[in-house]
Order: sequence, then C-alpha cells, then structure tokens
Amino acid sequence: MEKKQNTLYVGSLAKGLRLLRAFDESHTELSLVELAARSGLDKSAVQRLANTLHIEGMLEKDPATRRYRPSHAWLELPYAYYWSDQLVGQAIPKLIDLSQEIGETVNLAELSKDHIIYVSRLPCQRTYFAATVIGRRLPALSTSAGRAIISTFSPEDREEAIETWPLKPFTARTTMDRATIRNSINEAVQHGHAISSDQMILSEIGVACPITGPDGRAFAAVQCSVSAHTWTRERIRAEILPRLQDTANAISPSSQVHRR
Amino acid sequence: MEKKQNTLYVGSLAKGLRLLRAFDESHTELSLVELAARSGLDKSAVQRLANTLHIEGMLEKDPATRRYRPSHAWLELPYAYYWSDQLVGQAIPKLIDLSQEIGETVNLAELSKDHIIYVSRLPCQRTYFAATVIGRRLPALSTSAGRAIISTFSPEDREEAIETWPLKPFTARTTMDRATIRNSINEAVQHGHAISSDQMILSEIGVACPITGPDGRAFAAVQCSVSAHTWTRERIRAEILPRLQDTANAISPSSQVHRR
DNA sequence: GCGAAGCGTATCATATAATAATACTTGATA
DNA sequence: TATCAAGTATTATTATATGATACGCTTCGC
Repeated sequence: MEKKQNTLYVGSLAKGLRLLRAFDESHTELSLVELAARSGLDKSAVQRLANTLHIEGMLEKDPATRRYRPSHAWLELPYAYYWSDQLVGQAIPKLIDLSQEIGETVNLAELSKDHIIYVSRLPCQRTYFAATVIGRRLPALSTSAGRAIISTFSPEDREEAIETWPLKPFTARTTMDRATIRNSINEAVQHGHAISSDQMILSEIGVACPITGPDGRAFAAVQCSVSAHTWTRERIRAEILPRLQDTANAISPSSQVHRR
Repeated sequence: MEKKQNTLYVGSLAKGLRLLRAFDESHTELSLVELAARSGLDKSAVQRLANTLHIEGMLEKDPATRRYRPSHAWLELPYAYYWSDQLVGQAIPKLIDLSQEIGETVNLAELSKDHIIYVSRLPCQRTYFAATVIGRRLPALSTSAGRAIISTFSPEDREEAIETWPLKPFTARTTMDRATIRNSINEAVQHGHAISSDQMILSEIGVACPITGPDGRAFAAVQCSVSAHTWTRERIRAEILPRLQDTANAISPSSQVHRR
C-alpha cells in the first residue's frame, strides 16, 4: 500500500472510490477480477469493497453474471451538486432561452483544473451520444469553451496554460500543435469568443463565450456546437454569436452586480 | 456503531458514503460539525473521512470558511452511469426529436424501487429549477411517469404499489388519497398513458407513456410537463399524446425485437 | 464426457490502520 | 479582552481491515 502517511487519511474509503472510478464509457460493467485489475487492488480487497458498495446501494449487481454496474445513486449525487453550484441556477433559464432562439445545441462548461467539464447540456439536434451527456471532461486546450476561458487569463497564466496543459488527439484533426492553439486563443482575446473545428469529432464546429467573474477572469463558458455541413464560420458569427455573447454576459456575475 | 456484522463489509467506506449523502438541495455546503450532525458520526470520524474525500477530490473545501462542497467529480459519476444504461442511449435521439416537435419539456424517468428518478431532461420552456435537473427522485405514486409504469404491472403488483408505496405532500394539492391514485392508475391501464396535475408544483400538468420491456412490464417512462396556463387536458391528448406514445413505443425494447 | 482453468465465495490468524478521547489553535462575539 | 465554538493535531488502544488460502461452481477445450 503506497503510504499516504497521515492518520487523517482513511485508506479504505479512498480505495472504495477507486472502484467507482474504474467505471467509464468503455467499462460500463465490470466483474470482480476486472475491478481488481482496473483499480490495482487485490481480489480480496475488491471483494470486500465492492460488496460494501453493493450493500450501500452504490453498485448494482447482476445476479446472473455477478457483474457490477453503476446504480441510480450515481444520478443522485449530481442532483446535489447542481444545487450547490451557484452558476448553474443562474444560467439554466438563460441557456434555455438561447437554445430556443438559435435552435442548436447549447452547453455550459466549467473549468476544472486543466480540463473543462460540461455541466449542463441542451441538445436541440441529433448528435453523437457523448455530446448529450453531462460530466464529460475534456482537455481545455482542445475545446472552444476552454480556449474562451483561457483567453481571459493574464498573459502569464495564459502562456502557462498553452505550454503545459495536456492535449490528447480525439480525431485525426485534433490540433496537437501548441503554436496553433496559441493563435486560436489570441484571436479569442481580441474578439471575446473562441471558435474551433474538428477537435472532438469531425465536422463539428464549436463557438464559446467566457463567463467572467468580478475580476474579469473566466471560470466557465457558454458554448454552442453546430455541424459544419449546415454552418460556416461566417454564418455562425452573424447569427449565433451575438446571442451567445449576450447570454454569456447576462450570466456573468460581474454583470449582475452592475460592474460594466 | 450499529453492527453490520460481516467481514465482507468495510465500515469506513460506508461511513464515507454517508458523508456524501449528507448533501442535498437544502444542504449545499456543510461545515465539519454540520456534517457530523447530518451523518450521525462523531467529529473525529468526520474529520478523517472528510479530509480523505477532500484529498481524493470528492469534496471541495473553501479555504476561508472551511466548509465542504460537492466537487466536479460528482458530475463525472453520471457520465459513467449514462454509458452503462442501455436505455438512455436508445432513448436520447428520439427524445430530442420529440421535444423539438412539441416544443415542451420532455423527460425520461426510470423506476427506482418505489420512486422514479429522472434520468434525462430536455427543458424547452423556462421552468422551476428542480424540473431541469437530472437525478431527482420522486415518489412513483405522485408522478405521471410512476403511474404510467405501475399501470403495466400485474393487478396484484399494481395493488401492492398503490397500497404500500410512499407518498409525500409537495404542494397543497398533492394527492394523498390512495383511492384517487388508484383511479388515476386504472385510467392509465385503459388508455396506455397517465396524466396528473399539481402534484409536484401547482399549475403543472404531466403526461407519461410507459416504456415496456419484452414481458410488457414497464421500467421507465417518457414524460412531458406543461403549464396548465397554456394547456388543457384535451389539447394535451390531441396534440402531445400521439407523439409521446409513438416515442415511448419506439424506445420500448419489445418494439425493437419485432414483437407486436 | 472429462480435466483444467478461471472466477466468485468463504474463512481466519495477524498486525495494520482506523478509532475516539483529548488537547491545542484560531477566530468570531459581546 | 474574555469566552466560546469550531477546526486542527496528537496519541494510545483495539477493533477492523487485511490478504493468504481453500472451496465450489461454471465454462471451456479436448
């Protein structure tokens, strides 16, 4: 057991959480030994912990196959989260209006370390499944929302993000060159919004405007995803951007306390 | 410590989960002693467990107030859940189409013991916040979705549900009389859909059609919420119901394996 | 139809790791 | 400035989690 030293650290709890984290989009149900393999724990530990999680209602267990699956309890935790996140309550009604106006998929993304996480999604057109699911965590540098947020940082912080935050190729056209990303972010600095294409999936264009705090630094963004088959960047700028910008401004806390 | 006996039960893990469950819509951030009070654990235990959850990234801690809040990790759990739930993937594109067609809020609800839980929500009109948030768990008997699901049960199971499942008054007009609920469910048996008014909030009407499994028993429902100020039950039956029914049928697994 | 392999389950002796009591620190209140 | 409550740190004690081992069941390949 890698020593986490400290008597204020309860190892068993941490190990249980590792079991929960073993589930993801490509591991939707796991057997005992698979859980052991993915969590790095031995069979006995997994047996005890998984059993506990099952008894506590955090894991479903198929009586036939003996395999574990996430339970409905996994949906109740985000419910609690939503009430605790001030921003979401502020934003949702405005996002609904926006999505109705433009008739395209609208997302709310928050910065989470060096990634962005989709906190709220309002799909208006059929898209791929992952685009409809909250909680998706993506490298900030590869998303329009992330770039919009970074564009509000001080020059030093901005540069650090561009140089050090992680990248991962999702499509053949995901930008892996940090200089290109720097250009994209610089444009965002100037225009107040970021646009990206083909980053997470081909033929998808994302536009995002930052939601800024009282200090002018963004921690979230309103984002809109459209298909490159029906939209051009020009049309996006003409038809979507103004409303997107208005929405982002309306949500930004600074606007609510009457600061510019 | 109430003995959960068994050497396959890890108490510390269970206690940690109790801390997570201490957060809900009216307890969005908690101090150490509040956590202790709500979880029923002593201060020392909470100190250790909360600290562990913080280190593991499950709890945010405000450096100023020392209070704990749910972290973004709480949003990653539903992400994993969605991929593990077959139904959601099947349903989402059809729900998007439906919501676009009728221009009203569309929900996917699943049965979870004697409650229903909203698994997917597509708000189209401004509503109260709770109606936009996934993971909300409501007594099945008090919701159109729950009644639609129960209506597919065998007469015995149906009766047991009506007699024993829990009720709770949310509005002054929430039906607390089981005979009235029985009537509502019997109507659902005959017409294949359930309608309810003023159950969760005043002036809200819910319509739901069951999603049935191969055995004809439902485990989920497609539901639509509208305002009583702009809709009557007659108009709902005429304009919304046909499409709602089609959508529910299209999602039902039985329809996909070509049974009736 | 038989043997082997893999997986889930159960048991148990051992010492690690969680406990709960206590004491210390901080900061808010009056 | 004194008091109190909340958060933090430390400790001895033992309960509690551990992980090795053994058993039984199913699924394969031969």
